[in-house]
Amino acid sequence: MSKKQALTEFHRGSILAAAERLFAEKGTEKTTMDDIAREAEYSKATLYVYFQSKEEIINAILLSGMVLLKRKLHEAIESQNDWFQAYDAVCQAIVRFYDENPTAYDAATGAIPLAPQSDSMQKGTADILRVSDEIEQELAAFLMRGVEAGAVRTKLPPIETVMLFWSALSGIIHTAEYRESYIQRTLQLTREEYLRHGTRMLLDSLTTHN
Amino acid sequence: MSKKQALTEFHRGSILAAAERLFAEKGTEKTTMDDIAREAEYSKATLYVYFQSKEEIINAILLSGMVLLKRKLHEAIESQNDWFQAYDAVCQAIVRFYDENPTAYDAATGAIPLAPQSDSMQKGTADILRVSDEIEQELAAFLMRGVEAGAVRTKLPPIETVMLFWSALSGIIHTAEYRESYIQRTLQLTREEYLRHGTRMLLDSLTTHN
Amino acid sequence: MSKKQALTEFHRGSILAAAERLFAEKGTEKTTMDDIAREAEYSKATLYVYFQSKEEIINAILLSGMVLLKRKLHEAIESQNDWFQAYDAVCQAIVRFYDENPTAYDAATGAIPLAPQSDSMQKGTADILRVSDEIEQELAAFLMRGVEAGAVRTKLPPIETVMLFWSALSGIIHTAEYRESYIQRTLQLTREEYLRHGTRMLLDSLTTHN
Amino acid sequence: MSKKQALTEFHRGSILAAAERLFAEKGTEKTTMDDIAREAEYSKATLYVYFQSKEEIINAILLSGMVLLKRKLHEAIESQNDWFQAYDAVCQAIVRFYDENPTAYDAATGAIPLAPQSDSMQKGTADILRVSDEIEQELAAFLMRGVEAGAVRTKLPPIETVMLFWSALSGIIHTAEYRESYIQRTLQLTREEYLRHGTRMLLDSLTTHN
DNA sequence: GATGAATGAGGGTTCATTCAT
DNA sequence: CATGAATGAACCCTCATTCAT
Repeated sequence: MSKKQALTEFHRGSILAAAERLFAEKGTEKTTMDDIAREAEYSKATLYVYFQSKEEIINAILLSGMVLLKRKLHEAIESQNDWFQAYDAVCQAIVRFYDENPTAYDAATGAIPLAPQSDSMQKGTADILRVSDEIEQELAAFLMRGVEAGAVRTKLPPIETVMLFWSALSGIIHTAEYRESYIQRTLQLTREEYLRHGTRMLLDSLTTHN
Repeated sequence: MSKKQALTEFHRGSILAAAERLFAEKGTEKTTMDDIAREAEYSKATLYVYFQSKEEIINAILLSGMVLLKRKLHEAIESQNDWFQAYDAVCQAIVRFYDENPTAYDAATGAIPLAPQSDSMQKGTADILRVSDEIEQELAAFLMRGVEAGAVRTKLPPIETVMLFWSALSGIIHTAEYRESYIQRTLQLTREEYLRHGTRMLLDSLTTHN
Repeated sequence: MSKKQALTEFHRGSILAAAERLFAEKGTEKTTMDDIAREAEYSKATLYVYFQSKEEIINAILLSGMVLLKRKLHEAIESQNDWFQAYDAVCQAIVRFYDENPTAYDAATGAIPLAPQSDSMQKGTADILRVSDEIEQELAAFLMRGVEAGAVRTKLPPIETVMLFWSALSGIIHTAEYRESYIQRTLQLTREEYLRHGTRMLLDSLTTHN
Repeated sequence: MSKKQALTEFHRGSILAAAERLFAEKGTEKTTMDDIAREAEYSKATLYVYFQSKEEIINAILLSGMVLLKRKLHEAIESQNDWFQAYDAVCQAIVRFYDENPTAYDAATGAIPLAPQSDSMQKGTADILRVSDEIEQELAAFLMRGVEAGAVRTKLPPIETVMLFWSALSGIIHTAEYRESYIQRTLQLTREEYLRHGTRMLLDSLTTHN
């Protein structure tokens, strides 16, 4: 990669990092291009040197986030031989990922609709959906490994189980985030403990003996 | 309640009904005060006679939605003697409720942060959280009934189990909504079938024999 | 017309008058909504209360201008029994009209392309073209009257002759406007004299005996 | 001219050629400096090495266009001994020129105001007006030749006749351009036929026997 | 109380121009 | 000299909110 390309990549990265912070804080909708420019310490016009539109910024964040998530999940899955330990690693990876990329995570789990497509941009969403798909495939394979190892049983097609698990966990993570103080007060639990219980509960749904 | 108060209540109701329809269709963000005024057949300024701000309208809808949800759940719980049948009724009530009040449902499950609080508004949120709490209490009681009947066992405090279940279901419902066509294509399932599988899966997590 | 409608009409008129002044001075392209708001002494947002877009303002000016022009031409044609005197009246009406509605005149003669159509706006242009057409018909009828009276002969279909005459005059008027000082200096002629000579010359092209 | 100057001239020419193509296609207003840079295959900043502003580019094009037009007209005039044939050649040259240099042509005929003068730029306009003047002189001389040959008679000073003719033709050409499809539909004429009729009509105004 | 009217404060996007290298 | 990079200033448009009647 030439020096020029590297620099461009650097600036794109700075902008995306700034946008990511703001999106995590206020959501994509309430974050303005002005906000991003200020946070990234560029002029607003400069953003348009590196991205064609706000939509492209959003999609870029979603995509890079998804790619990162995919890698993290792959690592988590490969990190442990024991299926149950791997399961814990996967859940931990997901939670950590959410902390750092909530916007991307929401897109990954379908908790938010993808940015409204302006025709010329459909490629952006297509890439996102493709990676999203790959993640599901990877998780489905992991699930099958659990089945083969006798660790879990599932009554549904693996992909469906994965999607259900995935979206259920997404809901739990959301609540843990938005209602953290409420959980603390009512249940006397930290967010981490609450999430651990959640992942346990979901694990039970996979290992049921009924 | 005086005649005057009754009239005021009537107008507030009309406005809220209109707003609710629009929020369900386009979300709170993309619904403008103009839209609401038009739908409710009032002048836009009149909206401000009955509500201090758009935020108050949103909160009022969330609140009334929660109250409605609470009643629906109560009815569902009471409708069946058999716990498992009641469980199905509860799940069905929730799904139906989401179809008609997605905004309120999201607030109820903590899937979205409550409207940004402008200080003077915290009362609005407080009411919402109170009803949210009452719903959880009701569900917790229902869960306990299941435990007593030997239908389910749970390793966690009932309230926590309810919250986890609740938020997990919320995530599943979201995905079913936003990815409906994807689910159709990939899994060959209708949204209803997918949701039924989801509620079954979550039920398994409550009845586990591990 | 109700009082309300009358007031609305008044405001629309004020805005259009302001826009017309600015369009005449700087053209439609270089006139901004801010300019119009300032000139009309409304806030910019208010413009959007009375018109949906800049395009609608432009089209409204073009349309009302065309309607006015049509009436003026009709009056001029009817004002004189003698065809040649009527011809002079027509030319004078056109010149005067241009002084007050240059933008509309340009649109009428096809000297400028109509505003780029944003689909939903095509009705606006359609109306303009229709009136433009009616004007041509009226002028064609007037031309035929001249032919019948033996005043003019024309080798081409009346409509074509009208269009050619019309656009030729348009060109002459333009030059008289933009090069007024040059004409004054070089030819020692006032704009009016120059235009009179122009209309004479064009008349010759209609009465040729070749 | 030094080698350096020659090189500068070469670059200016490349830029102007690119700008000319784009102006003809989209007009000066809708052509951006970015467009020109891309078309000329220079960096945008380089444009500012050879021209002080967009305005200077426009004026330079107008000027070179006028110079070219002058030469074309000269050639057309000299190409034929018969005055009427020369007249046709002149008209054809004008129409062709318009096709390739509409912007320059509009400036030449005074159909558009010259670029808004930013004081320091008045020299640019002065040159344009000078060539414009020379063209008029040449056409006036051609007209006189026609008078001497008995081909035409004119009641007005030659220069004035030329200006009138010139601007009338300009109007006709414009309409033929902007209303091409309308002419096709209504008159069943191609743009070329319509223009031929127009030049005939204008010729009649010069040869009148009244 | 009901509302027509008005608007301040942005929102995303574009573009001619500048300047350090 | 040539340019990559950056941006100030606009541009058209939207919307929650206010206020006189």
